[in-house]
Amino acid sequence: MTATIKDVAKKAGVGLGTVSRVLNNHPSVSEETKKKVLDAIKELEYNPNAIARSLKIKTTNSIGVMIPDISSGFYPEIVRGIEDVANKYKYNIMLLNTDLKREKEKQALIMLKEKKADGILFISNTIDYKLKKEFQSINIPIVLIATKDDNDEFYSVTIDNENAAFQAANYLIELGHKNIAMLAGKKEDPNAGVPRINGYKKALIENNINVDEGNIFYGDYKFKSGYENMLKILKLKKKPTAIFAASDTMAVGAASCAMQMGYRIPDDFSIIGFDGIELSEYFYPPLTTIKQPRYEMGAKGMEKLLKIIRGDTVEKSTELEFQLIKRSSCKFRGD
Amino acid sequence: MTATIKDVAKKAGVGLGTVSRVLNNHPSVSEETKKKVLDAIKELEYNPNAIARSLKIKTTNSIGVMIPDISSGFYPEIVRGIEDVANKYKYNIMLLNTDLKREKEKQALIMLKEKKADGILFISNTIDYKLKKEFQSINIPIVLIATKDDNDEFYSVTIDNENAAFQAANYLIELGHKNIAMLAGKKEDPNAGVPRINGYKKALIENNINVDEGNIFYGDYKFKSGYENMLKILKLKKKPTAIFAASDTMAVGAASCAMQMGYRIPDDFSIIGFDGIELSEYFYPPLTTIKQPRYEMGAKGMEKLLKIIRGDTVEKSTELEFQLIKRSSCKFRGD
DNA sequence: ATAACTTAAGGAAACGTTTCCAAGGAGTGG
DNA sequence: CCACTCCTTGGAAACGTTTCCTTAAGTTAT
Repeated sequence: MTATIKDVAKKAGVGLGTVSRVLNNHPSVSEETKKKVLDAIKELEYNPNAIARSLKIKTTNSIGVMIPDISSGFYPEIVRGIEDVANKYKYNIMLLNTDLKREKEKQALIMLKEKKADGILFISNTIDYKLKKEFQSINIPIVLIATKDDNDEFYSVTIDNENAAFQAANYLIELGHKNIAMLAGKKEDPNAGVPRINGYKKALIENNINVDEGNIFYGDYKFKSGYENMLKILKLKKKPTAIFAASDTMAVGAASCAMQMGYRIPDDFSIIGFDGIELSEYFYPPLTTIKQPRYEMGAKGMEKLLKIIRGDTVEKSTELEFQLIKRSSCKFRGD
Repeated sequence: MTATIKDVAKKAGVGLGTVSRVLNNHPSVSEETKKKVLDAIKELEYNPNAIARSLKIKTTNSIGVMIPDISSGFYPEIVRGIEDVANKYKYNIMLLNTDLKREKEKQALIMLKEKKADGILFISNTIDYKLKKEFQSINIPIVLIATKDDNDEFYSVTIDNENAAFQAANYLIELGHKNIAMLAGKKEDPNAGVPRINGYKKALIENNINVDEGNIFYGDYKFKSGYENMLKILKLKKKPTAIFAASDTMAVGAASCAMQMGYRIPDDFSIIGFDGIELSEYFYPPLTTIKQPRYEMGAKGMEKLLKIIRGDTVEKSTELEFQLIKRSSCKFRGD
């Protein structure tokens, strides 16, 4: 049987209120009794019971982290950022994979509610109406990471996706490219899909380049869709000289396809990705990309959540800086 | 104020024992009262308090997952496997990054003890004497994943590293290679280090190839160490024709280095990796590798832990099947 | 020396469950 | 119709803390 506060009190010959006080560093306990208690604790190998504590003080020091899929390249580093600051403040994280399924999201929410999580970090690329309702009905602080809701009703940490895409496309243009294809995300994705397409278009327009809808290929951010869309691109009569992909994984899929077909990167196609995951760095040729500050997104999101829990006032939505990382998958194209 | 069981009891006009019974699907409660209670629950939007429940029944349905670094390519899929089966059985996982630091491991253990985790999954590549002691003193079931202790005192889920390395080197030999370098892990790593080196040596010896210690390059499994060791290999007077790396990341580092220096893969060097992470698949040329069943390791580990918690008897150590995945980074070498 | 404070300490109550025990009522067999 | 059993139900106790209210003892001022 593991020792409780009561055992400690008995052993130390004090009341149990006193033990609790030394445990929590309350003042108004004499050095003498404090020592007695501490000795008893050591002797009994007493270990506090956080469950009992939580029941009483209605706070668990646990944070729920809802994520589409931890095994998908983009997310682990966000989680690392979260856990580091959580750990720093003595919080724990409970990880829940949602696979972007409503049912799993719902289950996760119920679980977090029952287990009395002090807060929730929701990482995703979409958040629909029903989910929004559920978030609002639940009585736990929530911060969105890498996504936001349409009306800015929730706290969020994101980057400016449109601007980032703009910079990416613009960079290609600066390098002299005029025929630039886009490997886009999903049209229905208001977060990583639409804004990146808009940024791309905007860059073209501002540089007086015609936007050709036939140059935009929609995919699901994954390798295969990059690979397969590249196949289509290679069949185009007017092949682009550069490609902007809405994810590194698609970019790499496209590059692999091209190389396999005998083309060279960057000589035949300049390719720029998006996200800045490890793969972009380790791929050969190393991929030029827009790096999202994933670690910071996690860390910042967690810090924000902690502040909300404490009752501090914080800005509703914060936008972090992205970064254009120039590597060798892109090349100047003289005409 | 959120409703409690007491409120439900009052509203339904029954005793609180009864409410508890319908909540837990105990038999011996009439359909009639059951309905009354259910109605009251709905009306009050009652939500059970898992904390209070845990305090009473001394079980939390939470599992601690200790991992070196979730942002490091090898681990996320293990965690996914874990979470999937945890979720299936209504368990939650608490994720703790240890960075292989004793102090962080210790802190994590304390936390899990206080929060009364029902079990612990420890993922790592080493486990030293002190940690072992701590594991033993803590009173929580533990399963090791991707590692084991020297005396098999703990439950574990692993692969046969030596045999896997043997197969890898052997495959290279089958392809006609005779001068095979190894990008090894750490000599002090009894798990992913030593056995893989032994397997490599064994394959050479069985095929009457001289083991040249100068052909073994020690690293830390990371890209950079693969890259830098490749630099050394390229300076060798008798360059190997094939390379076996103890991790995919090192393999890719080496391949990148070689390609950057103007060599071709697999024409100039056949390269085989180890782990079977996504990177090996997405790299170009796709990397031949030994695939560790990471998802299954996590899933199996969690299942095992659950059985132990339930009191079932399970085998101490289970070895999962690895897989040699042949891709285009290796090539037959006629003499 | 007494009154008025201050400080340290003890312990009951409460947090929201589950479980066990006792008891009422209904059904069954003789 | 009585004794017995079985089923359903109510409620107290317990899980291990924290917190608040008391009280005892010590200190200071008058």
